[in-house]
Amino acid sequence: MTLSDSNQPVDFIRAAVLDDSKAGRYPRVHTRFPPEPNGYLHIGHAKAICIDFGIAAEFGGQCNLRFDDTNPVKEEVEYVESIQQDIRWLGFDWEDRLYYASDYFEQLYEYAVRLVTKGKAYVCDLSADEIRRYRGTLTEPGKESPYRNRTLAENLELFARMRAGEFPEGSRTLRAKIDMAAGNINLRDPVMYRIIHAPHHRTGDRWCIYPMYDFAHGQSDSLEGITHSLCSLEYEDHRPLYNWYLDQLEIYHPRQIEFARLNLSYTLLSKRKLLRLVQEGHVTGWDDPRMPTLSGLRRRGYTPEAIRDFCERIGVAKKDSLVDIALLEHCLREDLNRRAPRVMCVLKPLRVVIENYPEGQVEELAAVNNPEDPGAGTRRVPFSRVLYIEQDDFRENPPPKYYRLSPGREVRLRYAYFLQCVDVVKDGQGNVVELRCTYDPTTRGGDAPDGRKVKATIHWVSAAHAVPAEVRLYDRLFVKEDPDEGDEGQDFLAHVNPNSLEVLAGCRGEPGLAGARPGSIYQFERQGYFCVDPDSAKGTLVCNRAVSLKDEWARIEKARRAG
RNA sequence: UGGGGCGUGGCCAAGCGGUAAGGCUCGGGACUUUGGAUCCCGCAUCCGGAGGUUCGAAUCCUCCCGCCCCAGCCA
Repeated sequence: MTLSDSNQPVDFIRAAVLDDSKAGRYPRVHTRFPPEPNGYLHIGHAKAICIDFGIAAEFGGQCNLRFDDTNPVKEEVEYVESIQQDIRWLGFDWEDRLYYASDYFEQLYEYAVRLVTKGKAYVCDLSADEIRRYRGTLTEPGKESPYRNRTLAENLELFARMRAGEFPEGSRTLRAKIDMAAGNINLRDPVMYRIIHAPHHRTGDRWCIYPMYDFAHGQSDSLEGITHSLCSLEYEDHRPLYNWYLDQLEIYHPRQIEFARLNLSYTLLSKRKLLRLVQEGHVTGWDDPRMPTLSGLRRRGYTPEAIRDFCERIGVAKKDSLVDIALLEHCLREDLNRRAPRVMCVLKPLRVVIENYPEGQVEELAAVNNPEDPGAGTRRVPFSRVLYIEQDDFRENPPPKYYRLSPGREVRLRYAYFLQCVDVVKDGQGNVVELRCTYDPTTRGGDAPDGRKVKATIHWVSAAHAVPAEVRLYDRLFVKEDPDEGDEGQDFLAHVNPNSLEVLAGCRGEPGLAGARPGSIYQFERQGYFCVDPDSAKGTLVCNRAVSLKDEWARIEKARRAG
């Protein structure tokens, strides 16, 4: 087992599981990932998935996928499907252990009857509003429901009639009889079942009473033989109730352990808020590449490997934290650096005419596919008299430390020749529209026989051979590190970054990019990693920038601007 | 003023009585046909604060301060 003989520090959950194993409290390790199918999975869920599936695997155990589908009005099959797809994409496998809390409705009902029979549960006729008022406040105890002491026979009969559909929605509940004065509000006679006359995506109209999370979760864990029920901090207050049900029922008792959920800077990880971004049109959908959803990240160009690595690096603890999104970006760069094939693509083209290059001549120059991976081989890229280079790679009046192209200066065209700018062509407004240049034929491939050096190497594309493309540049979704942090009552939408998307229409890529399949990821040399978007099916190639390359020059300029 | 948690460098996070791991960020340098990658070097005399115990404390005790969660017939 990797954990016991390693000296690597382990987080408190692994330590607890290890301890339970050594002490023989649980004969094996069996966890579960229990999403409610009411939305798309995001990177915060990825953390939980990595913990649930990861720990099980490390201990040679198993992890179930169980949908917590106890609230039919919020849940949909669309979500159960997307959730499964995202978990598989992330790289985890629940094999044949796909379960639903709704699979246990009959058993749960039987458990409820058992509690009623023990005098530990009762049917309550209070309205939702009345229950709230009877519950008391954080500092004052609640008071007991007038229905708390119904007879066993009456409770049994009423509960059966609730199930039979004899009562209107919301008219009655089944409640646990615990302690209306408990400091922990979850223990003040919590609702176990409520009446909802709504069809369930799996059980149809077979039920009109549905168990609450607290009455379903622990028992589901128990039925599946879960050993460690890992969840987030907000359930800490529920653990006494989790334990209470299991103890009262006298059934197998798993151990619940809570950890802090993930918060990421400059974005949000709340299904409710993400839904608002979608519904109010701030993004194009759940899979908008700016979204922190797994489907959004996938479309953006994030890899499962990078996300898993990220989840490992952030650790597991109980401290509320706000993880720097730069770490996520770092993980992606690190993964893609060694895997993504390199290609040249000019985002903002500037036309270059090489005056001493023969008209009509085309050469095929060898380019390395991935310097980090010798096995990736080389490819041939066409070179000709008219090229496009990046507008940013030319400055008529170069500032200090700028060592790209400028009048009279020489640079290297990657994998091609040294190029010197001899003249600048402008339009009526004074904008540079074309560069007249010369090349040195003896520098083919990029090295000068006379040993002279150039300070910069820039990418280029042959105008006649280039493939047109649209490139979408993304920036952080919010301008505030913590969008939830309120300034005088404004909500998170006030902090949406209006410039989170920049569309570049006239890009030009090297010919090899033609026909690239959606989902494939390239490094556009000197710029970043780009993922072919499904929108490419509409005709022109569309690429999403997943993350930029680190950019020393941009840093210098930024520092300069800041003074 | 109730209950439950948490406080280690800019952001995460080890550490569990013996004198502050690691990663990210940031700064500096080397190298470079991506100002990429890689490689060096630097970055907490101090662990929310104050007392106390001890030869010795981030680690034990006491008090204080701060932050988060809970009053859904949501999960």
